[in-house]
Formats: sequence, structure tokens, C-alpha cells
Amino acid sequence: MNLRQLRSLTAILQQGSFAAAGDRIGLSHSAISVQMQQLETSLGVQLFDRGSRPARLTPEGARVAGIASEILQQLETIKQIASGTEILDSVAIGFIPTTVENLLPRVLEALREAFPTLQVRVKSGLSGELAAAVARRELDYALLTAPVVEMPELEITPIASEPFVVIAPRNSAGIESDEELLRSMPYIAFNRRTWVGRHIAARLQQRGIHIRESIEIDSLDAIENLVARGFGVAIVPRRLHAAIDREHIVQMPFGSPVETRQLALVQHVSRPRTSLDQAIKTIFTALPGRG
Amino acid sequence: MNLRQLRSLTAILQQGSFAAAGDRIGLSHSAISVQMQQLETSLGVQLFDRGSRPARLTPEGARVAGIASEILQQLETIKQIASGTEILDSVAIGFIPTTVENLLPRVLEALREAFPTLQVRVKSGLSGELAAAVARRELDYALLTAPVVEMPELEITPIASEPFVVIAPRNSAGIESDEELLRSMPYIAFNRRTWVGRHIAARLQQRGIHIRESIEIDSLDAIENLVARGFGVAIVPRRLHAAIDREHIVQMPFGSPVETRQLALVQHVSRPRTSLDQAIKTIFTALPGRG
DNA sequence: CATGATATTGAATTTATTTTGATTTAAACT
DNA sequence: AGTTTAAATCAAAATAAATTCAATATCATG
Repeated sequence: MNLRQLRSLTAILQQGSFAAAGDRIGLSHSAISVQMQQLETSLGVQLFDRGSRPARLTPEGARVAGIASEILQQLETIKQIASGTEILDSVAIGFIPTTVENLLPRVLEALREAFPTLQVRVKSGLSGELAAAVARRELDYALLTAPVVEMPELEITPIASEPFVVIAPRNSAGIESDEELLRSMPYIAFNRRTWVGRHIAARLQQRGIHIRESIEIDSLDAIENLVARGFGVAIVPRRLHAAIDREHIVQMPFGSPVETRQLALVQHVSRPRTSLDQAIKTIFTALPGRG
Repeated sequence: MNLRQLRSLTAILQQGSFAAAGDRIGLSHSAISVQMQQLETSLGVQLFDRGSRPARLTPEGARVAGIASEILQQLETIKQIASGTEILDSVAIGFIPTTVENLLPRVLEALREAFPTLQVRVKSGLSGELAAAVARRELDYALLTAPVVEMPELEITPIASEPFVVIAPRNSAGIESDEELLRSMPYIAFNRRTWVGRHIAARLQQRGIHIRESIEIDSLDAIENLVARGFGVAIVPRRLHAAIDREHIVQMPFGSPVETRQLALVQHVSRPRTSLDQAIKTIFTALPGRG
């Protein structure tokens, strides 16, 4: 498999025949034919249906051709980087799950306003995974909770600090201390594999609070829902732009001084400093303000 | 520029030196050296800083190397398609702007639940643009309003039908007909370049309703906001999963029978029928039900 | 400033790609 | 049907490219 073959393949996709593709990219018809045979043998799959006179792409062939043209587009990007005339037309951004529901739509909308043609790739995952993906350059940016493993190639911009709150059903109103509240009912835990889950568990242990654990879930929305229905108490970060169901839920700070989690934007140190980069940082740093 | 050069470049990125990269991919040190020189000449840019002994990537070099490794990943995808063991790890989905705020987060969340590692690319644009992108295979799916130009390569699945409603400030309550309501106040128009905007304008003209136009905006949220504050009346699609501000806004159907817009999911006919494809269709077709 | 690791250079060798021209096959036309 | 036209394939020769080898130059470290 090589680039010439892929170039020819996309030319065929666009022009409709081997001959026309050859004319377009300045090769003989047979060169194209040979290339496609080589490609087929190297991949071990039939790319064309030859029982038809302009040979037709098989479904596999069409898909391979589609990816081939994406590759050629990336090649163009490389050339643009080299010539310094780079046009940024896509970004890949990672979000931790707890931010997908509230923060992500705001970011997308703000980006669309500033760069209507921009294509955005979104990946959600735990902070550690996202940080690794940024380091590997699979993602351009990631919004995650701050205490990331030390990685010199990551640049970290703090975005917001979300306090942890103890939430309980309305009928528990009147209880004064967070500790008392936590002991008063079964405890609904957040997935311990996440930073938030571990952090909360550690603090509870440090403070010697033994909770009655009933369930462990990994969705903050689900937790708040259960609390609102009176199933128990929970500790959750008070998320930016997320409205809490004040009708059924009471909340109080967890700990004193109150525990918090830091939301931060990470990017690779070698990211280019373009207007897009500026805009993205502005959008993210403006997030807390709007709420 | 060719694939071997890109392969070597990413090996250097990962291994840290020409020599180590050569060892890793089974080439001599000098082959790597020559390749990188060729790459630099063909691109016309300095990829390495040679004034250092394991030669160091320049910022441009690092970015090119990053894209190179993406290309190699795509090559892997091609091989997987060929061998029939394809692992779908990313999809590109287009959304029209009016669905970004309400439908997109639901889709993302459902996708994450079903495929936690899936990477999603999101593009927003007008229906026509999105349809063209799907036809060009730049997008795998697009959620758009239905009357798309005829394209035989597009497969269209209806998702939902959103009725158009006339909305007005609460204090207009009591007016019986949509026409009367529209004449009673200044009219806030939706961007005429979009299908929705044109459709509404056409129907108004057909029915001989001459409205007092005050402003033209292209955000449905902004329009509803202005109406809630008493600036005028407007015609908008009643969007799936979007709550309307019933405290400040009254609504009534537009036209009789009521005008609607069709939301549809389009995909390329040659998309593979995988479990991911199934899941995506299920997620989209389930959207109306949940509201 | 010596030593070892690292990168470059040029000639020889090996490998790959393209062209040419003859041949086969499918589609279109009469 | 039979003929024409456009497409794709095949095999051999010609061309172009990539890799290795061995020698040389350069940096980094103690």
C-alpha cells in the first residue's frame, strides 16, 4: 500500500473510470490498472467489480476510497503546515462525562458562532485517558479534572473550581452538619474508578465518616435523580451550568474548608498559537462567567 | 512525500532518535536520515533541529509527525476493512444548528453509553451542506430537515416531524387565529437562507399574510428569548426536547393543517451495516419517543 | 579532550514503478 | 447479430527510487 495507489484510487472514485483517473493525474491507463491490482493483492480484498466496463467499486472499495481521500486531505494539511498557510478546519476536543451534558453544548455553540465551518471531534473519557490522548496528539484539547499525572508536554489552564456538595432529599432539611446528613440515610456512591469517586471516598475515610453504602453509579444525573426521589444522600460536584432540582433536593457544602475539584483545559505544548487557539481558550475560560 | 517517510517520522516521534527509529522499523540509520532529508526538501520546511544530537523535532516537525501518525491509524482502518475485522472507533455526524442544543447531547450520551470508547466528530451546518458532506463521505451521518436535493447515494430515515408554531408574548393571550396573532405585533424572522426561513416566508406569502418585520436572526433560542421579553411574534418549529418558556410565551399551531418540518437521518447507501450502525439508527429513531 | 553515540554522504545494489504496444473484454450502435 | 468504441489487462523493457554499506563528520558527556 502506498500513497500513489491511494491517490489513484480517489481519482477513480471522483472520475468514474481507470482511464479518466489516469488522464487526471497524468499516468497511463495501465499504470492505474497495475496499481489497483497491487492494492488489491496487498489488502487481500476485491476493490473493483470488473464484470462491468468502467470497473465499479465494490462496497469495500468505496469505503477504502473514502478513507483514502481523507488521508489525502491530511496530506494537504501537512503541506499547509509546511508552507505556513495552515487553515485550521477541525479540532478534536475531549470532555469528561460529567461535562458532556452541560458544558459541551455551550462550547460547540460558541465555536460554531466564531468558526461556522469548523469541524469538531468530540471524545468523552476519564481524565487520565483524555490527558494521554492529548499527549499522543490524538486530541487537540481536553477539559478534565486537574490533578493529572505530571506530563511536561501538557499545558494546563485552570477553568473553574467546582465545590463538592452533600445532597439529600428535601425532607432531611434541618440537619446542620454534612457529617450528620451523610449518616442519616443510605449513601449513593459515584463510580470509584474515577478521580471524583476516589477523592470523595478518601476524604470520607480521612474524616472517619462511615457511610451506609447502597449503590454505586457513574452518572451524576442518575445520582441526583435518585436523591430527589428519596433513595439516599450523595456527594457530588456542583457542576457549572447544571441546575439542581431545588424542589426535591437540599444541598450543603462538603467539608470545611469545602472540598473542590478543578476543571482544567489541557493542550499539547507544541500546539500552534493561532486565532482558533485563542478563541478556544477564550470560550473555555468564559464558561464559568456565564453561569 | 510517501508513506515510508511518514512511517519513519512517527517512529522517530515515538523512539526519540533516527537510529532507534531505524531499529524499530527494520531500516538502517542512513535510510532514515535520507528519508527525512527528502521529506524536508519536498515540504520545504525544517522538520528537525540538527544542532543537537539525537536530532530534535522542530514545532512544525512535531505537528507534521502528529498528522502522520493519524494517517497511519487510518491505514490500519483500511486494513481492517479489507480483512473484514473492522473495529469502528469513530463516527462523524452532522447536526443542523437548531438541533445542537437539545438533541446532540442526548445522542452523544446514548452513544457513550453503548460505545464508551467511540470517538465522535460533530459538524454543524445547514441541511444542504451536511447532505453534500455525507455524499462526499466526509460525514457518516447527518441529522437534517428532510426536503434534501435528490441524491441517489443518500439513504434517508425519517426521525420526527416538528410542527411550526406561532409564538407570542403571554400578554397576547386571547387572540384566536394565528393570522391575527401575526399581524398584532412586529415579526421576528428566522434567517431566510435556511430551509426553515424560506419555508415560513413562502407560506406567509401564500396565505397573503403581510407581517411587520422587525428583525432577522438565525438562532431559535434568541428568537424565543426576544418573544418572551415582548419584542414581537415569531414562527418557529417546536423542537424535540426543547422546553418552551410557558410563563412568558403563548403558542398556537401555524396553518391548518399545521405546517411541519421533517427531521431525518441521512447516511451514505454504502455505509457498512455494523452493530454501530444499528445502534446509531436506534438512538436517533428513539429520540422522539423520549420527549 | 577523548569516547561513544548519533547523523550524513556517496557509490553500488536492490527494488519499484511506469511506459509501450499488443490483447481481451464490455457497452453502445446500426 | 455484427461492428465499433471505450476500457481494462498483460508482459517486457525502460526508468526511477530506495536501501545498504562503509567511510566520515558531528555532538554530548564525563
